[in-house]
Amino acid sequence: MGSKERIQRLKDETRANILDAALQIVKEDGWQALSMRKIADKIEYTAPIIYEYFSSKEGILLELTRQGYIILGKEIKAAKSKFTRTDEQLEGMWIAYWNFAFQYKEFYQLMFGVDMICCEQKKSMPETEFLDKLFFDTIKDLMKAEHPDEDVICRKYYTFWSIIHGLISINMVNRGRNEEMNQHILKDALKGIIKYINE
Amino acid sequence: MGSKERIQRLKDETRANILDAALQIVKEDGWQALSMRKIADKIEYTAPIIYEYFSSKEGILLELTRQGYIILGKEIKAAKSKFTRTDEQLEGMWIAYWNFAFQYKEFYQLMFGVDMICCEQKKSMPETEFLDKLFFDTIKDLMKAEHPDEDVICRKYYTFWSIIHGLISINMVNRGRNEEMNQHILKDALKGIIKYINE
DNA sequence: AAATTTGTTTAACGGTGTTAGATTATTTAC
DNA sequence: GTAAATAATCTAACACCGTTAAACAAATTT
Repeated sequence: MGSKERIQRLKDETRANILDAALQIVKEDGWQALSMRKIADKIEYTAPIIYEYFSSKEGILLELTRQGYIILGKEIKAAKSKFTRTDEQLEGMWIAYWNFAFQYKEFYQLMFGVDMICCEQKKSMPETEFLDKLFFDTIKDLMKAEHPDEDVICRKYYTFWSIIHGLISINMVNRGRNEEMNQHILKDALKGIIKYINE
Repeated sequence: MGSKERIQRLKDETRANILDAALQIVKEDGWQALSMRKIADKIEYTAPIIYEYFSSKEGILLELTRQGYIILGKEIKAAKSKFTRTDEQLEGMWIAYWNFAFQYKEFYQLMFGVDMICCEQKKSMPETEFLDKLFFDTIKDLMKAEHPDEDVICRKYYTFWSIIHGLISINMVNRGRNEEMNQHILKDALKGIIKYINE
């Protein structure tokens, strides 16, 4: 009897509901407010049920991290495809990264916050590699004239990322400070760095 | 009778012991392992005693943050005094900032981690202003030729800080990755930015 | 020596993540 | 259709957390 599939669908739905509930709680009251019992309340179950779907709270965070990387990957890929010139592509990609950080603030905090899950598990996530590759390839393209070492590209990428991430995280604690100035700094930094890459 | 002072001294000592114990626990097992009961254990008291010295756990964190700013302020002031040329001063100061982040990792995480205490209380700490002023003045000095706006200096400072902080926090999660490369990136970024400030 | 203040602890509240065992509902086998 | 087996779900509990109130012990003041 094909009800096996129907049951599986229900299970999948509950799993998705858990993740949605978690995200909703975080959006309302921040990461520190997230608890298993609150999730359970929201999906109208009791807490232990969640352990049928995730091995621990960290498991939920890890899955949300994965979802975050998928969204971010899509956004950046889309941003890249909007341009033909490589330097414009790179700039667009970083602006997309920036926008993601504020549009999906909770995701960004989870993915790149200092406090969160250790990186061993994150490193083994294919979704992060996709993102890395996207940037890596674009920078490589931009520098193809000088046939750069992999190390050099890696370093440029690292530098880029640090700058943007630094800008974002400083803006996230002083949030809403001065939106105009932030955009100014971002564009400024990007122009400077892209120039610096090409020299 | 002058035993009033002796008693006050004992109280001060216990207060300091609480802070030391907290820091020791964090150094051993990280911020997430810090609890009031563990602190109490370490100073051989029971937990409620701590509330005679600090109004809450957050009060302890806030005081440690203050201590961190004092240390950082000293280090950066010392670094500046090692040079006469302004550009060398600025570079030295940021390198000192970098070194602080890794030498006093726990402090840095507390002071600049995304998750931590909200910034309203931090902003009202005079120790942070001292630090800001130190950098601000140096950048101003470095740009004095072109009589820059306060806004411009602020923006440069912001940009600087973001870059260094970004480098640090990315290195802190991927810790021990490639010490040599990190130093390379740091020096590279510094040179680039200082040049960018002067143009 | 009695009364008062100070220091310290015990016990508790409501919260957290997590697990074991009991209970209910559903599916399978006869 | 009823009995056995399986799956789904809940209750209760453990050990921890930050924090507070009340009880107790120690020192100080009167």
